[in-house]
Amino acid sequence: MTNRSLGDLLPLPVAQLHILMALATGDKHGYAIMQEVEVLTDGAVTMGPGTLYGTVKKMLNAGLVEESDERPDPELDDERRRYYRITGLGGRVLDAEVARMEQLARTARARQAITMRRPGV
Amino acid sequence: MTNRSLGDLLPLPVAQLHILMALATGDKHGYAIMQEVEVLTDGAVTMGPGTLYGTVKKMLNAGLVEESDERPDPELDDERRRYYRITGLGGRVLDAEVARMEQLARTARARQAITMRRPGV
DNA sequence: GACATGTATATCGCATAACGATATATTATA
DNA sequence: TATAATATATCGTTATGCGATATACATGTC
Repeated sequence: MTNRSLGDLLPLPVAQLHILMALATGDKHGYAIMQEVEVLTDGAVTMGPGTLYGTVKKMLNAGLVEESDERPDPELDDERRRYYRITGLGGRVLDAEVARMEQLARTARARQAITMRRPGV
Repeated sequence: MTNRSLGDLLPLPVAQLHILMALATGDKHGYAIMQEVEVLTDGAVTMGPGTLYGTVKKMLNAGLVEESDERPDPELDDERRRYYRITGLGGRVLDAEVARMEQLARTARARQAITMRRPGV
């Protein structure tokens, strides 16, 4: 469990990024994560159970998320649910991944401008 | 070859995005693409030959890049090289992928702000 | 009450993606 | 004349993504 540099985990697989983003607004159970991913990608990404539960398992193992004991009022709760929470490491990885995407987007924008100036394209 | 919506190809695998970006500044041969990817990711990503040639083959097949006949002056050239060029479709996909990353980054920034306001994190 | 839809978790297996290792051969440099 | 760099390519393995499937309870509606 040596604390290697965050960059080693980047670029982060998209599914993991989406899950971290879904948990950034608060703890959620699996099914809620799936719904949230659809919302935050504006309907462009529909995450199925195969991707969700498999990816969450990997992320638990990597220490990016952890299971939470805290549950809502029993009246609003559903016993079947398992709640997940983003860890400190998960937050730092999310930060770094967003920064990476922004930097790459800036670089791409500059390169696309050059491409558009070339004739015949 | 029906012109389906670009969104179907998104999110684009990172390796493909890096290759499109490397070609956005002009035609390049395989080895030059590998070097360019290292530069444009600020040394963070080192693309090996396994990833490069395998991914380029897929992208040729998908019509994102094409092989170019144009070669530099024979004195500067190396006969072994195979040059690649970004296609019109490749350019549109690059555009769409960059826009997707920017949008996701904006959403993530908003969510991270909320996360940081929560106590105990 | 019966039936459909929605909620919720989980695994299986396939397809795609990523990548290290390896191979081969040429070109440039020390 | 070594040896490092250039250049392309395949192989095999692991990682990732995802549809299909299974199970079960909750909710709504006819």
